[in-house]
Amino acid sequence: MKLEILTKTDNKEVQNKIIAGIKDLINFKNLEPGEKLPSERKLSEKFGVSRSNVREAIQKLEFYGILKPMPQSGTFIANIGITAINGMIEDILELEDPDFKSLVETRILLELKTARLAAIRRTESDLKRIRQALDAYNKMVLEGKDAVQEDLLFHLAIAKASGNSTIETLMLIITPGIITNFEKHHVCDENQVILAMQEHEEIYEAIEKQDSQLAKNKMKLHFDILYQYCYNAKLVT
Amino acid sequence: MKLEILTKTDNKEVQNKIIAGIKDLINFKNLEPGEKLPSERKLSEKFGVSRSNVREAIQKLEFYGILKPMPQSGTFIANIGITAINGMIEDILELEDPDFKSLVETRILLELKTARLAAIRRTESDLKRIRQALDAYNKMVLEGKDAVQEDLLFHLAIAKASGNSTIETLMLIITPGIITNFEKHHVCDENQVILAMQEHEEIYEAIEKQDSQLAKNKMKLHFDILYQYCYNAKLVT
DNA sequence: CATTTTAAATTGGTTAACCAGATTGGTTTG
DNA sequence: CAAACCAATCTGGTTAACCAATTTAAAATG
Repeated sequence: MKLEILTKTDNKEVQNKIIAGIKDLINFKNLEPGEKLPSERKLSEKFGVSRSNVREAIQKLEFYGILKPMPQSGTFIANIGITAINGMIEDILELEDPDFKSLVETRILLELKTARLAAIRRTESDLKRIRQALDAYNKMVLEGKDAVQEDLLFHLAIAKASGNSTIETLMLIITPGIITNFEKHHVCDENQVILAMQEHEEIYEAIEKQDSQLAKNKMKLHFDILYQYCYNAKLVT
Repeated sequence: MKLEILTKTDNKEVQNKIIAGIKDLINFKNLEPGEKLPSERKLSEKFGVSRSNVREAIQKLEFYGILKPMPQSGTFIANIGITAINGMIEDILELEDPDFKSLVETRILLELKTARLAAIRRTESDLKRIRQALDAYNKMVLEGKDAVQEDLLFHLAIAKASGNSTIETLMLIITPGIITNFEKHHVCDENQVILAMQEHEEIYEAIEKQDSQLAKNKMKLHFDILYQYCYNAKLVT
């Protein structure tokens, strides 16, 4: 129950094997993009794996926009050119699980942007939602309770207000990794949490009065302290 | 074959219904994070859907780090707090498909960062890979062929050199959307493509001599022109 | 011979039965 | 009474059969 990786690992190896096989198929049997892949049954037979495994691999490539299964018709290769598909699949196969540092680095990058965009684009309802998240955070802190989740929701509310659905999606994707790592590293101490209340307030006010530069700077300050706390190093943006 | 959304739409509705059901389950039956979800069989019966649908929904929530299926044991709720889970699931349910503008905006944000980081962290093999991608692009352009894919691979090579696996993953995720939209909008004309050769070269040189600020500026220039071309508006970074 | 019809084969999706490992609760054993 | 054991049960994963829509090519029709 603690080892969360092992059971999925062989599965991932099988998946990567299938994905590599599909890549070879596209290269070797020169299946043109836009064409159909062999049926799931044939692939499962060809690669010596279950059809479920083939479907999972296809789903993964569908997530990256490379394949598109069409019911009762076939699975089509995205029409984005054989070179791009090759490069992307290679990258996907080599992708390593993100480390904590790259997660934090990316989060800061995204959040500085969402702060700026939120200040520019926030609607009244956005503002209301951010305020609610902020109040919830303060309430927990003042009660002496752990407020990691509320902190997170405050930041997600800002991401939503940024009006950029792509960034919002990306924030959601990296969020769980952030949380689990934060809890693992015991990042937030008492002082941090209290201080963050004030910082959050300032970020909120900057977004409220639509001062994008100020919002970015306040967010940067917020993370600057966090970053130093994590790494004993100054944040470079 | 052209309508790529319809067949998947009902599926998405079913999935969201299941995800919402799981959310209610966590809230209403107050399943604590860290605990087990009801079995897939029970969920499929409870929601009146197929077990496959339940599995797909679980996979989606697994992708966002909310659930963790353990073989022969059960599907566990991530130990990140009920509030965070609620907020995240709500966001996931409301997520809309990213629009072109948010894709471009996000891509520029990420690429400015990768350029800077690549300049700082690039290894010799990174450099070699970027050079190869650059040459491949130039070759295609000089032959008068379409080089959208090669352009993409050049940028992905830089992302890889950034040494930030999270950003690299995010780049991969947004890439297919970028490509298809670019081809749909016929963004790149002859002049752009020729000009980009020079811009790429300058980006490469900046990364080579590890001048991070220069790399960022050159990348910014590269996108600045592209952005104006797309929107007849000046890029704000 | 071209066009339409139609029926057989193929497709991704769904369902149900099955598997091996994990869990659980009662029973045995020291 | 506590610890060890064991079998019944439950789990996610896998397999195979099935479904309805689609594609195909052969057959019927003008």
